Amino acid sequence: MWCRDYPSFGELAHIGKGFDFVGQDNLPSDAVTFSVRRLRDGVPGFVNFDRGLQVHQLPKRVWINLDPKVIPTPRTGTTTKVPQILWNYARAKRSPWRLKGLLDREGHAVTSRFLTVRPNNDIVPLELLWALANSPIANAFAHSHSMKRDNLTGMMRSIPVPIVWETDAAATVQAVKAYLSAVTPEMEKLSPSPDPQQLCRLLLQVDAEVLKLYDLPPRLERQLLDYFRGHERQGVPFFFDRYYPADYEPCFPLHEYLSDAYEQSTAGSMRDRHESATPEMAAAMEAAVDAFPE
DNA sequence: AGACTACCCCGTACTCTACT
DNA sequence: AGTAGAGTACGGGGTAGTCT
Repeated sequence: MWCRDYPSFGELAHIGKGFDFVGQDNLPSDAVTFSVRRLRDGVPGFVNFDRGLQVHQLPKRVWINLDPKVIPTPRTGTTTKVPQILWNYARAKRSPWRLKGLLDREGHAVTSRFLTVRPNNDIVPLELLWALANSPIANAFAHSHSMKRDNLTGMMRSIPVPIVWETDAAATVQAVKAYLSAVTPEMEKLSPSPDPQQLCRLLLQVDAEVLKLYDLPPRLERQLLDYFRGHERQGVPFFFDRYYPADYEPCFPLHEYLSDAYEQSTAGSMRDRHESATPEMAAAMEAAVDAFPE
């Protein structure tokens, strides 16, 4: 309800389904659909959304034959060299964490196991799309609007996106870059594996920046994040199953909860701050109460 | 403790129909 | 004619429960 006047994901980016190969019964006997080896006239692409794939990774790359005899229904899947986000078509889990958005800068051809998400213009950074595609809002929306096994195109297009993304996207993009560079060190084999806790914190920072753009009332944001309590996040190299500790009651926005100020304070000093609220904070709290009169 | 079984979850392949 | 969405089938893998 709060986001009903927000733009939809379909307005921000072009979303479509990948291609289908022709059925085996109609496949010419000498035809090759795809191969792990390089194909003459083939293009690089992805066939399956590999199980256990993490959101900073890409599926196994293969060579795909785009011949119309082999691919009768190209949809958006045969377009290559256009940067895109790839969503899983089949849900990742039955839990609220059901989406995985992959960042494909090269623009591979993909089958109908994927949904393609391509920016409508040059203004929208791919990192912002990635953050929105993996956000708690997108996951919660998809989960609450479809209990089906698949993430259907129409439903995904209707996911609300924030209005103010143009001006404030920089912080989100920065947070995404920080997470991606930490989780995929350049000299992967030589570097020590990244600290899971640090990675978790960096991804939470991405969530926090995205939620800042959505600008939900604190109580509503808390309600949203509590939706994921007890459900293991998918596609990340660390264990994460809740945003706030079970006994944590205050409704502070995630970015504030994560802030260094909070980090350094004890639960007690937080309580003190809460009681001796600044005029600004008091006004913010009143606004939140107004938004939820009940 | 180990073997076995049934069941469920999930991903993939393929097909069909309604709609534009 | 092409696309979106739904339906069916099937198999891999994990796991809880039971049996030996």
